[in-house]
Amino acid sequence: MTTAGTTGEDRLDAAFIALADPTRRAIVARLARGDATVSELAAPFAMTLPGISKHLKVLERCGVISRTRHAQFRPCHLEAGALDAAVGWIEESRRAWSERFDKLDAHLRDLQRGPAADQAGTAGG
Amino acid sequence: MTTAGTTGEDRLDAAFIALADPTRRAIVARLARGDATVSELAAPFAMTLPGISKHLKVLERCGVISRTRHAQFRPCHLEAGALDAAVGWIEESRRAWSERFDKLDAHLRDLQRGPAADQAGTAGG
DNA sequence: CTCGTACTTAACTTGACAGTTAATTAACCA
DNA sequence: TGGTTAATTAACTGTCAAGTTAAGTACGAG
Repeated sequence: MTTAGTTGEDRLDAAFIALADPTRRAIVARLARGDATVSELAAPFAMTLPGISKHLKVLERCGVISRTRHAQFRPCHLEAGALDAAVGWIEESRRAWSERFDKLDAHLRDLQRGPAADQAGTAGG
Repeated sequence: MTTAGTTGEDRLDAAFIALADPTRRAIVARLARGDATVSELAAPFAMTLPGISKHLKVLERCGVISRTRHAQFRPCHLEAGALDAAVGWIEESRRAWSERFDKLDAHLRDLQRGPAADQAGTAGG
């Protein structure tokens, strides 16, 4: 089913890559509590301003945050919706995963009732 | 409050990094439908076997998959629980995010009722 | 014990990214 | 007009991850 995955792959890529970095995750977590300027975001992270600026660009490019202008300040705003895709993907995988166990469970129950001419071979590929 | 985030950071890192790669995500999706051998996993991915092997190692190291031995086959098994942390983290961020808007909402309602001696100063850092 | 299959390890190339310092833009203040 | 603060861009470096080929390991079949 690789064909089904083509749509929105880039978006998922971006979302997960954005969250794969601990600094960016911390930024997102902080932003979840309220908007903040670049300097405010940089303060707790033993990192230079340009470093933070780059991370913000990554987050902005994949739609996780948006930025406006307020005098010389550039407050960052979290766009939580961008993370929906990431959660959705994982949830979908888990759904399929548990569904599989539901089937296995039913199968095992079936075997217990009447272990006829069936065999638990490898899942048919 | 960066100190609060120290615990389990590595684990989250690993989970998100694992999912940040489209090939690995495809492997996880396939594994969600049932266990598979390395060759079976490699087949649809225009990539050499060692390449897949590396990806599997990444997934294994962060607990997303586990591997057993069956003759010369090495069937891979998805451990869905490892993704819980990733989902949990995002959900937590979203919770804080929406909570913030609930507060803002209440504040605005408050202002409409009696805009007395209170002023909407900048949000406290 | 030799051969084929399934997979891993080793060694290497390539490319992207995190982080730095230095210079630049943009807005406010005097 | 010049100076300060806020933030970005530019240029560079070190590191790490992804992918390759080639060789090695482990197991079963004959």
